[in-house]
Amino acid sequence: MTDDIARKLKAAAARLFTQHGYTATRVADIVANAGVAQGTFYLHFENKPSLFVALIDEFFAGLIEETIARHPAKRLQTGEQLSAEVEEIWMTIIRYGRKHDILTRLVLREGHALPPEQRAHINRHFEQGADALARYLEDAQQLGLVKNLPARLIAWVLVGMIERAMHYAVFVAPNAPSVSLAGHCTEFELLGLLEPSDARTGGES
Amino acid sequence: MTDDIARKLKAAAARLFTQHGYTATRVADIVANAGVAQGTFYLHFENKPSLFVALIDEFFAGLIEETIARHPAKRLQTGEQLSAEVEEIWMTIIRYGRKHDILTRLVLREGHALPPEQRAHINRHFEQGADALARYLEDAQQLGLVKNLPARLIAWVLVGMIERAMHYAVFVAPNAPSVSLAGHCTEFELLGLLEPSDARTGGES
Amino acid sequence: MTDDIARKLKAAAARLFTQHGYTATRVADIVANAGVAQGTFYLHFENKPSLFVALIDEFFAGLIEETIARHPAKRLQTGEQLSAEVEEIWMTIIRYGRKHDILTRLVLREGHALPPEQRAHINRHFEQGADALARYLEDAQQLGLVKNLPARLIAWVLVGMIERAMHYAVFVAPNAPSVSLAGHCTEFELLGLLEPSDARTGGES
Amino acid sequence: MTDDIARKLKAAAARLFTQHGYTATRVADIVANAGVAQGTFYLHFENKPSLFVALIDEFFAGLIEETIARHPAKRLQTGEQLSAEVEEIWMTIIRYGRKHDILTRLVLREGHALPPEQRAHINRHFEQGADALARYLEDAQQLGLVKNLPARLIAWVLVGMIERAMHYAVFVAPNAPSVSLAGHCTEFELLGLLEPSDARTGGES
DNA sequence: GATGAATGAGCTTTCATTCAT
DNA sequence: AATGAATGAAAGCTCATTCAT
Repeated sequence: MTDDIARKLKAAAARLFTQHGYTATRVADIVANAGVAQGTFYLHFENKPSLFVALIDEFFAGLIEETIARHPAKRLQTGEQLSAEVEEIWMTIIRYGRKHDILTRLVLREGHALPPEQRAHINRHFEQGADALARYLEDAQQLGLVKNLPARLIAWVLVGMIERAMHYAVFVAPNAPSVSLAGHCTEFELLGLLEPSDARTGGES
Repeated sequence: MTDDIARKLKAAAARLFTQHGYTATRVADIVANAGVAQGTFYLHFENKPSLFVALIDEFFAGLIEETIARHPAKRLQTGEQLSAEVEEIWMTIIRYGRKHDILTRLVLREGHALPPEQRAHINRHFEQGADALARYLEDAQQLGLVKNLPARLIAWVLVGMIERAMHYAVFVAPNAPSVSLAGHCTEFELLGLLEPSDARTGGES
Repeated sequence: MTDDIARKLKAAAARLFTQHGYTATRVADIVANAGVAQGTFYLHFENKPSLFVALIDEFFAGLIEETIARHPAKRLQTGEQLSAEVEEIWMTIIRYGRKHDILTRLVLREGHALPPEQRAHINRHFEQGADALARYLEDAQQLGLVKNLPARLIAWVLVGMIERAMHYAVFVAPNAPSVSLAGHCTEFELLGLLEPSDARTGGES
Repeated sequence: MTDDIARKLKAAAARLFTQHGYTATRVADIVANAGVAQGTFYLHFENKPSLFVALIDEFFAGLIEETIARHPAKRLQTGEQLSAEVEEIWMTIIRYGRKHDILTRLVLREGHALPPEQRAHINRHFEQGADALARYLEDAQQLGLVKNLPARLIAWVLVGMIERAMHYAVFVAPNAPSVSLAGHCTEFELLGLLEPSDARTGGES
């Protein structure tokens, strides 16, 4: 029962934050949408920002669990294995975003509309994501699978790619097949944009 | 005189928004920092969000002008020319971000802390940026310089790369040489991450 | 069992009211301190103010019983008897205050922090005290033991003396011997402050 | 104009605090009574308790100024002079209370219905009053005019007398002539209650 | 009798905006 | 144009009280 109320509050909040923005959403709106009394809110969450933080944490926990946590690079031996894994990760990300579209919109769009304290909390998630990506890259670099570009820079750039790729997959082209989106992202990430010309040995056929 | 006040207000606002966030910054703080009276604010800006929008517009106008506006792909003939141009664009972006670091932080971090109406305005800037990039890509594709990946997807992904690359260049590693950052971004963008090996038959089928 | 809970609630409330003030003490604090559930409170007291009133009533009942109720002036015949009795009353008051220091603090300091209705209830206690004192004085006046000052005025002034003497004895100088405090108060009350000099006809030598 | 508003707010607050109690009086009531907007309140006072404190301070400042500050005991030589001065002080106190009846009621009845922080502030006023009285007594004792009773105890008891004498003069018997009230209080304070009889050997040894 | 989750009215304070000077 | 005192709507949070179990 109790957990049920917390869930209803979170669902209502996610919807409203996404629709009208974090600031414009009043606690009164959330509880009205969840069908409970104003005071009940404070039985389940310390205050408004902490509910937001709970939502964000949920999103990142799920995303991390389904992606990077499952793919330690160590075992990879060939570029093909890497390619396959990267594509699988892209797939997972896109599907996760589409499955949790409201939370996704929340993280991508509302993440910054918070009091500084809570914002710092969210930034930590992004930093952890960047860290994980950097470690993944360094592993792959040591295996000779990936170029020696500075790992942290690339990690942050990848974070940006992921943010906007999710944005595209979820909101701009919600009907494009995940497989093809993941394929394109993978190709871009691993091989770049340049058309392989005669100057480049063979490239992809 | 009038312009001077508007400038002072904008400078103060940019500083304060960046430091404490858009919501936490009161008009009273802005005018105090600018050294004018409360009422004077409304002689120069319609209201608080519109000052924010003015700052954002300024940032994008400058960025667009210094980058894409100057680089119509049409004239390019070879991949090498494209590479040179892309690198130059990366350089410009990084330098622009570093030169206008406060506005950059503002756009990257505060862009969403606005009432829906003004937020839509900002999103339009991003969409315009994505459009411009998409057109640029399509031009390059028609010239056979760039692979036939879906231009809008790639454009959005590039937007994400740029956002986070600026973030990295301005805040994470503000002292890294622009040249090398631009070089790395260019290499990643055009050639991808995969180490070109003899085994390289394709990152993606 | 029931009485036990009521007692625990009263003890906890007295402690908390004294420490943090009536308004700042929440029913939640009281029940937590008493080790019972929130709802249990309302099985024993009608509401928060009525618990306060119960505490106050207890204090006054005890005080009245131990002092004035035992000392009808009628039987007195001489000034010496009166002096002895007055001193005994002062002793009793001081000891009572020191024995029930928490309740004393409560009455002296928190008595007014109540909704008007309950406050009136408390004022009635003070008025009854003043009435009892006035009657006592009038009796003593009729016996020719006490000057013909207006009894009600003096009664109120004595109430004030008692309040602050308790305050002094309990909080300002909790270790001063009751006997000497009672003696000083008695001397002041009966003989006043003025040093009996030759200028006074017949004073005490 | 500004001062005028502060004055109106203070007057309204004193009236309402006195009538309905500090806690029960909302800022909304105060501003409504003063005829200004809600926000205006916070232009003139930091918050609700600080307005209360301002009222209290005003009361004590005026009272101190008109009484003790004007009567250094040093110059007194005889008991008669002391009697005259004490009576004059009682007169002043009674008149002050009657002139500022609302503030008087406020101090006597609402002084404790405050958050602990502000309450401490008020207690300091009482302590200062007791200190001043104690010094006055000690001076008079050194001149041999007053008995050697412990000065601090007597000072506190006098504080109590004053509180209740004001209470009596202002609320219980507002029409009794000040002169006679002051006379009675003086006689009580200086000579005590005991009828000076031939039997008078002393209330206390 | 006892519980404690749920209630919802209530209140202080903030702050963008206005307008008489 | 510039001022800044005044405005008043808005919202987060508290807490005494209730009631189904």
